[in-house]
Amino acid sequence: MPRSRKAPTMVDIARAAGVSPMTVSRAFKSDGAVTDATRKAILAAAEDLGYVFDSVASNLRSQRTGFVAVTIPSINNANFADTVDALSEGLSQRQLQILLGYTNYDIIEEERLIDQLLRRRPEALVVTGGNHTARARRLLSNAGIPVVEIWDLPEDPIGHVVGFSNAGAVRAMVAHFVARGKTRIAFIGGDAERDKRGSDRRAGFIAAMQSHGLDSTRLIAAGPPPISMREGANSMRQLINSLPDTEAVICVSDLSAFGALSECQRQGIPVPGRFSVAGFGDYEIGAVSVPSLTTINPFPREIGTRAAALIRDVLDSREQGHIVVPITPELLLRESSC
Amino acid sequence: MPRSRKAPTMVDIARAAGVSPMTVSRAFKSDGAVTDATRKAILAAAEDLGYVFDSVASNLRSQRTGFVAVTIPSINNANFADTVDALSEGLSQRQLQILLGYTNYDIIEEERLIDQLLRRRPEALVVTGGNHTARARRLLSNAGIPVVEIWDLPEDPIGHVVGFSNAGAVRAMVAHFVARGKTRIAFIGGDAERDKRGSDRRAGFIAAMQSHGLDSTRLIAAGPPPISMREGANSMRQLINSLPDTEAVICVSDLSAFGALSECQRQGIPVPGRFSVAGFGDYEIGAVSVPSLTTINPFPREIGTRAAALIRDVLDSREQGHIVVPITPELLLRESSC
DNA sequence: ATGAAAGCGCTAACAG
DNA sequence: CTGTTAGCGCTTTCAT
Repeated sequence: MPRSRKAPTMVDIARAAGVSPMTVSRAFKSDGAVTDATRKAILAAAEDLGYVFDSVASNLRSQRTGFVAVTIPSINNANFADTVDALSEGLSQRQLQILLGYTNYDIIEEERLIDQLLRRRPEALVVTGGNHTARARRLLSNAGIPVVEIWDLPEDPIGHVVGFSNAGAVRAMVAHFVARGKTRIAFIGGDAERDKRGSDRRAGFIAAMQSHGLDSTRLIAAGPPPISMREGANSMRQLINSLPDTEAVICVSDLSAFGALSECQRQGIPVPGRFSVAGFGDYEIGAVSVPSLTTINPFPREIGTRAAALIRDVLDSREQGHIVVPITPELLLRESSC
Repeated sequence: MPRSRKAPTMVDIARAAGVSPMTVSRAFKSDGAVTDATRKAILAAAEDLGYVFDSVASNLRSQRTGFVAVTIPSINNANFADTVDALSEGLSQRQLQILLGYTNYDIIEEERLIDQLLRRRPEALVVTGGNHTARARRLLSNAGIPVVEIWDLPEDPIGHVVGFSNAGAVRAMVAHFVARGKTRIAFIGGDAERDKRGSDRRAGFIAAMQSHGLDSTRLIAAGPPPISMREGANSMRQLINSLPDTEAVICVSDLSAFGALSECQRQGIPVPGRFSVAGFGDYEIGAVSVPSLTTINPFPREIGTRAAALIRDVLDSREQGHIVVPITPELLLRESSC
């Protein structure tokens, strides 16, 4: 039935089934109070006419869209993908659907995106990170829907938070290396202002090194996001050339850590024998590489699961307090730093 | 302005600006014929009242949503992410926004998803793969909007196609190994019925091996999707144990190929010296690993770019012919098979 | 360039 | 359990 004329509406179904449009409407809701027989007849008529329920009209009338808007820096990042996947799963039970947008690690783009997403009248909004333009903050504050910032612990949260301290996690990593007797430790990445979580990790490295009374200036830039393996390899080459006495390197991500590791392999530098490497994020590569990578697991799926639960709760209770759900990253000691 | 009472509508803005709602509506369209002065006043009033344009109402009245629905098997796959990213970019110029759904490699789930997405009244629909349930095919055929199947060349396309032959690409890989003098070649993955592209690759391997008069039964299962590095390593272990005289392995993905490579490294098997490895997809891991991985680049971004261009064209011209845009994957010979 | 009237397709609210 | 009425917020259409 190639929709030759015009798509059928509930009125058409109602006529075909000999009921009122309202009954058709009820037949399409799971909790609609309709006799089994009439519902069956209505659904049959709908199937017969090739009817497709119109959510747009439903949304306008009921003032509920079933959307939860989500912004992430990039779709091509396994950590954020895990969070979105878990979020999506946790929201589907409430019939909520994710409306996803990519900021490309740019808060100007994020502002534009938030503005656009808000026009679609989502019932909640999840943003990655706590760094926003003034206007974006205003839009979020006035949106009149639950707002959740994830993957960070913002100083001045807009609404709810499900996240962790990126700086704190790296501090634990530095402590691990120091306990292993390393003193000349470098950091790769986090130089891009656009990637706030990356620069937080780098700042955490610097602060931790200083608190241990160690040289905190072995910093190698890895360029603008997205973080890549290639940049990690390039940075490692640079590190070997410029600071050859370095003993260990902490990377802003497992991706750059693997790149660094591959460069060591190319240059015949034994890891961990001569050099230790650590990453961040617990990507699959770190578990499978030889040697496996010491890293930090920030529990991306848990972030999504918790954010979904939070949204469900807030939507239920109309709770207005600002809830902070702290996530505790886990230090995973593996072969690359033994 | 925490929306204490009720969100302002165009009527409120109109009153505040001393114009009719229709003029407010025009002021918000880029091509709306409104005096610069009145537009300025209207936008100022809107900003002042914290007005947020309501797309839902706009969509209902204009019967245009600006959505393009897209289904992919998994959000956590760099190849599909690249396609979606390029697609998104190519559609944004037409103010089209992607409404994304994940099928989890399950055509039953895909059917449910298509049904749900269609209710949102997208203006076009992009589905990954050419394998669908009968009802899904019917829904797509009757949707009255352009349908594009990507990442495959279906025998019986529903609408338009932007894709390539997965079997054909693997055939080229087999030819490469045979030319290198390899005869005992294995294939890892593609055993899961749910991953049609994976099983197409495996089928291509079997057919190619048979056409060369070679043993086509060195097949190792890698379990259900998503394809993982870990499964690649497990499969390699199995291969080494069960068919130790194998000379080369083609994997369903670079991820499994890297897993296989890592297992070789753990067991001290020189690659490519004693054993050759190839993957599929041209993931970043294959370019950075040591040795780098011979693979096939299916141009995921190009698939997205072409699909976006196709949708723009079809939406413009109301063209009804079924267009097929063939993508030609490229064989990338790298260190792992030299 | 601006306005008035009507209505997109559905469902809240109320009635029976 | 079913129906009637009205209207969600915007834009099409037709005037002016």
